[in-house]
Amino acid sequence: MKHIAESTVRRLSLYLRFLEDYRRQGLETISSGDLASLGGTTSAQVRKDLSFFGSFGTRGLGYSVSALSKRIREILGLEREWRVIIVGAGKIGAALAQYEGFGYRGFKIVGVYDVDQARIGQSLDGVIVKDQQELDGDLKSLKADIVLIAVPPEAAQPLVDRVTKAGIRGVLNFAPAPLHAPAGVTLRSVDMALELEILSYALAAKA
Amino acid sequence: MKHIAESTVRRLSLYLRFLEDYRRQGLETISSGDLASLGGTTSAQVRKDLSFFGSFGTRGLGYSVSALSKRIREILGLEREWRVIIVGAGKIGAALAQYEGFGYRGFKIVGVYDVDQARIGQSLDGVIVKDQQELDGDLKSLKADIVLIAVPPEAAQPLVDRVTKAGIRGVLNFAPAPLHAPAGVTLRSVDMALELEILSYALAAKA
DNA sequence: CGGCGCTTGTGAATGATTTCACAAACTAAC
DNA sequence: GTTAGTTTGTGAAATCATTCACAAGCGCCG
Repeated sequence: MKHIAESTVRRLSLYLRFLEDYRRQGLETISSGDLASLGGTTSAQVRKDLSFFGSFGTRGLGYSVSALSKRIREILGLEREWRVIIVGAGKIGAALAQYEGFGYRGFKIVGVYDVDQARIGQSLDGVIVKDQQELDGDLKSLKADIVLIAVPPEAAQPLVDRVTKAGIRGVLNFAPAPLHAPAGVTLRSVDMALELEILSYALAAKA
Repeated sequence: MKHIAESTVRRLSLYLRFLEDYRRQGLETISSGDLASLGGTTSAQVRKDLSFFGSFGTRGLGYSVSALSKRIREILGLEREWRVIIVGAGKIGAALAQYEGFGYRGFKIVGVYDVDQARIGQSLDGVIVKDQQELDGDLKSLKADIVLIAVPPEAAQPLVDRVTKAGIRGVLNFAPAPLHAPAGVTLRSVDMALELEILSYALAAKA
């Protein structure tokens, strides 16, 4: 498969949400123009995005909501369950553990870890916070696929090294630190302060 | 000013962090190559990014850490204080209110709002959660610049309409909903489930 | 003060992504 | 069955972003 741009994957994810809205409304077909206006893009963009993976539409009619949903889920790897471990049970870790948005798309939180004795033993939405010393063993025994990093920035890189050594190939980082992972590991970062700074730039540039 | 790509602004933000690290270490100059290796890019990229805003370096030597920090802060609009209001005091809103990463870059949380009586009156890191009915008045009296949206997805778009009507020009949305804002308003979204789905795609594509 | 070594700043080249534009294919209506 | 009206799928064109490559500038050393 040719390399697919991240922007394309991001839009596919969005399209999937619109498709689910449409399904909830009982609609059976959707056109590229509909998807485009919901997502703030153009119909050509939608068709080009989909064309990387095949032809799923019917000319003159549009796309079958259910068939396209299924196909996008397959493409994004959402047909299977992903087992997720959260490291760091502070404010952000706790918020992530209790975030409803994950579960319903097949991301299952199988463990939450911290080094702080005060937090260990607490229950976060049904999952008990465990001692981080147990992390290495649990990564394997719990068959974790993905690790969410919600520890202080200085602890983030050592943690990446540790979990990738244990075989983890997907990491989503919430610590405001630039991290590096070995080849073969996908590491993404969500940096809230950075987003706010980009917003600041936009506001400052307007004024 | 010519239009600057978001990717450039994002990198400038990152450079600023590295510059602050360098300053903490007492180093006075930094080269584009140093900035590049810290940020996982190339020295040409760094120089090109900076060149959009002028020439700040010294050939043969590099950039003055303090001068470049100052200049990037100016560019990003971080020299001034931004007054931020958080709407939604659930898990994510509370985590945002207590996030240390915001304050130290000039983002000041001046209010947190919710509709739930059980949450109103609670203190989050020194800020009392107020009734969302007071939001419209407070947006003006508190001189808010930016609103962070941490409400359920279905409440997000009405909230955008409401705060932009009250004169807010910058919105950072954490609800998993695609939002639209009128021209002149900058709206950015951080969507954690979407990030996980992009990660899922990367993992699924490898297998 | 002259030459060496290093690093910037920037046009030009390349590469990536988006938009355009239109033939082909289908539905629906009569 | 024919026609009118849609909408897809996709090469080609245009735009946008990154990388290359090198002249020019500066510090440092002798």
